[in-house]
Amino acid sequence: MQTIKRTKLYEAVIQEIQKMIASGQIKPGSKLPPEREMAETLGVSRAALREALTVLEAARVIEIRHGSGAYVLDVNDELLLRPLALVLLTEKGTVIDLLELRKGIEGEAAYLAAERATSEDISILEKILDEIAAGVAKGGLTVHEDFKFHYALAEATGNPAFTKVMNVIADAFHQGLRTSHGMLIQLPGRRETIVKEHRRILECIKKRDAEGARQALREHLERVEKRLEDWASSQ
Amino acid sequence: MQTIKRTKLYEAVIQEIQKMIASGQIKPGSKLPPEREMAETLGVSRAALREALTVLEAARVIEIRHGSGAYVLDVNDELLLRPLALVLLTEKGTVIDLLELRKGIEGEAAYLAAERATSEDISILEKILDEIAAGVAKGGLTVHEDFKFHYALAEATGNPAFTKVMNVIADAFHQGLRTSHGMLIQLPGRRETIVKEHRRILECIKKRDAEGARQALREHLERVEKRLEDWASSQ
DNA sequence: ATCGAAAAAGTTATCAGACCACCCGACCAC
DNA sequence: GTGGTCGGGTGGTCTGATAACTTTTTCGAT
Repeated sequence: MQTIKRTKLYEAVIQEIQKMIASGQIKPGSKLPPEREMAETLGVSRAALREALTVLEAARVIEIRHGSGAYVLDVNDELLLRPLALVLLTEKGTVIDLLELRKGIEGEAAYLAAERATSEDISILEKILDEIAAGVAKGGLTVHEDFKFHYALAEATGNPAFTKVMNVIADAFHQGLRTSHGMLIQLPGRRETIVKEHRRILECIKKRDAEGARQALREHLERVEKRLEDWASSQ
Repeated sequence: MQTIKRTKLYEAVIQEIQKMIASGQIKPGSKLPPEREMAETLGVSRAALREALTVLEAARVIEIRHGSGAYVLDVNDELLLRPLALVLLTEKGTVIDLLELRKGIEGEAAYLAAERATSEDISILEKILDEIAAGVAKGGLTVHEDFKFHYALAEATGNPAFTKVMNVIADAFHQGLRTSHGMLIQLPGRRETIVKEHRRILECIKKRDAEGARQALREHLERVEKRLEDWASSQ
């Protein structure tokens, strides 16, 4: 015999609103009916309705604009995954731990990308590499461009699980850099060397040298690790 | 020029409550002050206070018991990690995709475990292997025991990032098995072979043969993959 | 003295109504 | 074309009340 769980009214209201959204009755971007109207339609007080709306807003399902109404947001996976980066960072682990994990995953991703990348994947990677080189010529390599390269690599595996998990870990890694290294934009390292490392990864992928791609990527991350340690000991 | 974001009152109230919890003033398991008292202390109406509490309850930070009060819950990482497992499962990927990802991560984990496992780690792994062998002698290998072995392996890396991410992926994997293969308890495969595979992994770890541990684990997962494919084509 | 039932006190849950703050569109003046 | 004002609609917050639930205290029976 289980205890009977009472349903809180706001939870029931949330369910009704979620139904409206899931059924397509209210599409992303469009406005829910006014609060007073919805409260009457659902047969609840406006206070109960507002509690439900507030929860949905905090969960980024809707956005409530004062004087205008409640709008359904376009939900994407990134919002769902954000807490995970937090978990990885609050533990006693460090960005070095995350780098170690990245070596395992991204080494495997580079291997699979070398086996499976389409010509479109490769031209995307080439374009990003050009952006990296241009950024370096102008003064630095940004976290954003580095992220794009690694993301495109994950996509080239053709395995969505890699994309998702690598995204989360890279996000945690970059947040960790900001927190523990006070770095907002720049990755440490000799600029020309960084371009060369990324280019070597891409060359292995183009040549379909899977094992070489794995090694190139692992060595790249090992050098990032060394640079972080050097940077840390210089502070 | 940025748009100016107005702060909603419930958000400010949430922050105050989070401060009370984070400062240790209110510990997990204990009760927040009564609503009317808190509303007065914070200088807001009870309705605004309730909106904030409702959000915190929906986020599992607190539990509100009717007639009793609001209690601070003991937050654990599992709740935060759940979305990733969900995302991995709702995507077009399959359990084969997850196995591929596991090969990269767990191969690396086996490598690091072989380098770093303490004698305690090793005796835990041995104990779990004994349980696996006993289970096999009695009639089958359960998902639960398999999970324990892989979890202990992640722990032996000494890197918390591995533990967390491997947990999530294994969770998603096993859920995926249940959904797509209708298997609740048993892993497919010849029973004695499975024990041997796990034992080979452990022997490599004990001998500190890191590369051997990596290979043993990858081969184990490759055989799981083959068994799943064989099983699928027999349905 | 102990136990169980009832009453009292404390707390949350929901409602209703009021007033304030903001948004948006229409219209007018320059 | 731009800025200002107005009116209507909508959200934001408050106050006060009643209902529902939990916990503590009191009281009567044994």
